[in-house]
Amino acid sequence: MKWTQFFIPTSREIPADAVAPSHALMIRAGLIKQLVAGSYIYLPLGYRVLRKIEQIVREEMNRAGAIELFMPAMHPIELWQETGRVEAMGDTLIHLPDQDWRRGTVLGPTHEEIITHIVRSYINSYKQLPINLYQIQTKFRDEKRPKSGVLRTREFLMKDAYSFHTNIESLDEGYRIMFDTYCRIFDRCGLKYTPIEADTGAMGGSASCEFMTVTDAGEDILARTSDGKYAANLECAKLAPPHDAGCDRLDSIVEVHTPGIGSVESVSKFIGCRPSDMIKTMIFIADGQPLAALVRGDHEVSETKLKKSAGVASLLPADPETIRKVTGANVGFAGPVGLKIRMIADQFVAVIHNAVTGANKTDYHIKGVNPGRDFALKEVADIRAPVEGDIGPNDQPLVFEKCIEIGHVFKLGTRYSDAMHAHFLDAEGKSRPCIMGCYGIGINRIMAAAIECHHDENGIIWPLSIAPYHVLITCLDTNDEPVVQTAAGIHDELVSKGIEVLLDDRDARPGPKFKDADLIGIPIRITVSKKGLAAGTVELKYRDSADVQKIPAEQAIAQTIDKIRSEESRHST
RNA sequence: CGGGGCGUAGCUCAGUCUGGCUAGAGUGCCUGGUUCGGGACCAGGAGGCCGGAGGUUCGAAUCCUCUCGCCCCGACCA
Repeated sequence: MKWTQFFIPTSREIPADAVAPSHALMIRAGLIKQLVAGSYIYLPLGYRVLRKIEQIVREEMNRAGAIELFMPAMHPIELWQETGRVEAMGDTLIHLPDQDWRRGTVLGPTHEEIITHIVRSYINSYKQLPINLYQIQTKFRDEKRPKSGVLRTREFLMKDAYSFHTNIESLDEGYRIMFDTYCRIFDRCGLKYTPIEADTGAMGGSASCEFMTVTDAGEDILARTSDGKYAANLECAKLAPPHDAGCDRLDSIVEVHTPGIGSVESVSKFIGCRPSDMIKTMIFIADGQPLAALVRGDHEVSETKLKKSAGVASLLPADPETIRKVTGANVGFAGPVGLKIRMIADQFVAVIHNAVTGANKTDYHIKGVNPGRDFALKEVADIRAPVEGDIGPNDQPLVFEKCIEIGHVFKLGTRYSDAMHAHFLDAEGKSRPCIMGCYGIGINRIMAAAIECHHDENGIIWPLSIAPYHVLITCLDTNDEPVVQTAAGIHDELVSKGIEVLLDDRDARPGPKFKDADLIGIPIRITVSKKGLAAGTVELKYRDSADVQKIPAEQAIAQTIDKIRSEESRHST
């Protein structure tokens, strides 16, 4: 492909609105253009990358025995009502609000309902299972705040796969295969990634693993131990149980007048204790019932962990009115002593001695509170949000890293097959719900994540596997016939070997051509110039290295082919 | 959805506080010339409903009201 006949609108200006490096580079390299907040145009060069990624995903999914199909983006809302997810998705679900048929139509943010509908229509025997169906489709989610370019958008490409099984063992096997497949996909895309334990969230299900790429542009935080043995999403990262330091003397309870002093900070200052000597009592509404969560004064409740420990689907902070009703005191004076509602204590609360807590009486706190003695420790769990330096489950300190989710595998169980009656007959003729797994990959995010991982101050450094072209021939003296001939010859020779080549035939000075070459990041560059040809050589340079080889054209061609073939063979087994 | 910021040439931005000449610069683009290995130089040129609507005023990019859009922080998020 000749540059002059293609469309690569590069820019030297750094876009004012782009904060993430990948965002700025994608715009400058002419890969994308924003249409509105959260929707991007993929320009020709960017679209080539997207298709490369899709193709890798396809090959690996097919290799794993998954079967591709294609589902609509517009869904009848009835299917979503069957699983109760119109409410669960809330504002994220985009409804078409207009007339007639559109009133009952939503834009698909994911496709569990549709795939389950398909399976219940056709699958009725255990002999047809297991099966794994996938598609690559545009998803629509009304993200409240799109950001960081293509990393978080309202409209995005996703590969979503759904597996159906007759039993747990089969699900485990399918899940494991998908896990391995995801590793292969991300490896092939040249991504650095970390699989981490994740919460199952609104998807429901028993096990879930997120694949994260570490980048400052990310919006998730992973917590891992420095030995690399444990990594989890911050919202559900587990903590080692604390050891009980013991206590010489258990005080008895004393009431303290704390007029208008409700926050942990102000109370600790007023009373003269450390925040860690306090027990914070947070009141929630969990599945409609009040629930008290106890954490140490210097800790925060992890709503994700609390939800899981409590075994509830919905969890909301209680309103002041409810708090008054439940505790008998204004907000800021709740405490566990004498509280009648369900209480879950964090494991760190269980080992506090002589604590300070709210008195359940406005403007009063009590000190000398001892868990177990002054209130029952019926439910003790790990419900607090970790902070950096906390000790993880393998007794190693946790470190945090910002990251972006590029893939997610779930064991769903029977949530959808139950709700939508996707049943099969087993060997005994008994009707049972399919056991499901689901597996997603963000195609656009892979593209952005790859740039986040691979760039320098001059531009993108594409991994060969997803580069828009393998080779860029920079033809410097476009008015010199031998130079033009040589460049064209190299181009044709490589193309005839199935290699994707971009030929920069623009009549421009060398500076801008080299700058553009670095910016768009084609992995292999061959420079043809009058000066070089006079010495019988062209230049071969890899984007990820500063070395330049001056060698005869034939040798450059041979070496280029070698390089590409050896890269390809790394993943061909 | 709360808080903050910004909308002026394709892009990056001055000008707005303190209203007043033909609305500017750099870059990009077009013409011609000199150049030609890491974003050259000279000369000429095209390009704007100053986001939109209403208002104040003799006069509005500039002041007021409303509105739309975009970015950032937070909340939210398979």
